[in-house]
Amino acid sequence: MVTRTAAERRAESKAAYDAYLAECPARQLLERISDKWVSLIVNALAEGPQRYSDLSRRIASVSQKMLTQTLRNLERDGLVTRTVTPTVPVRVDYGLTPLGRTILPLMRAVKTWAESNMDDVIAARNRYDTSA
Amino acid sequence: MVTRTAAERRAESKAAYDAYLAECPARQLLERISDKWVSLIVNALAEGPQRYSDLSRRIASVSQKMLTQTLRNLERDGLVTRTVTPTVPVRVDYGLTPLGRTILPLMRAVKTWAESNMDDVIAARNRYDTSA
DNA sequence: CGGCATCCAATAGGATACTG
DNA sequence: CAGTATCCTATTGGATGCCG
Repeated sequence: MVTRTAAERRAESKAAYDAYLAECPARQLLERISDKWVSLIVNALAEGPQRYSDLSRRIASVSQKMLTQTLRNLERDGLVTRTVTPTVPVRVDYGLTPLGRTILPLMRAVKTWAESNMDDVIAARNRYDTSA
Repeated sequence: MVTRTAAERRAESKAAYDAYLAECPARQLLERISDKWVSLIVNALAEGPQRYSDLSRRIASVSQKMLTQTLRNLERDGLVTRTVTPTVPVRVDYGLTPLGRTILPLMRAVKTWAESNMDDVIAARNRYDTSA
């Protein structure tokens, strides 16, 4: 590991990944986090660790498959922790990792944006649909 | 239109939409903006209005279908303007609306997050895959 | 140039049944 | 409770051809 200045590291990281490029890993990561289930799950976990069943109830109509699948991906990507308590029946808690907490403000902003600009979007759709 | 105080309107809007609810329109809007093409297009348009062909070149490997489809949706939702100049051949420019500019910081943050945390995510994946 | 229409392959994702 | 496994349908999205 060569020592570099902050500026050097910044320049390097700037050049390293570019989501505009199709083959860039960042493109796949962008795709992964640009997902409604990711947004809802991370937002839900903002209030602290929660059990699988809590998340399931909180996020209306999420199927067991999508909830598990999304949580597994988030865990693998280092955004979410999974803690199993081997009681009977088993208890599983999910929480945000430090890395996961860095994306929380973004996910929160996106969800909030959708909720607070819904009226404007509806108005725009009405204009578009009636004019067309 | 009844006159309300800012606090009343805020409280009302707060209660009006909730993306956690499956039937809520905000859930569909969240789904719509949680899309890699939306993110990339809005980011690209941050630098000012651009032609269709510019966007196509900038966003590597986006198909004509997805680019047009996403732009149409964004236009309908009031985030993007579409300006046709009837020359031969025709010239079409896309730009962000004021509403579109309100979502730009979020889309920019998401894309930047993906690019700047790629290394951490890769490391997390390696840990997950080798331990499992 | 900037599309639209169509067809088709791939993927996402819901429903159901079963388990430690 | 918190999953896994399987099946099957619906949606996504690429490829192609045509057009003003």
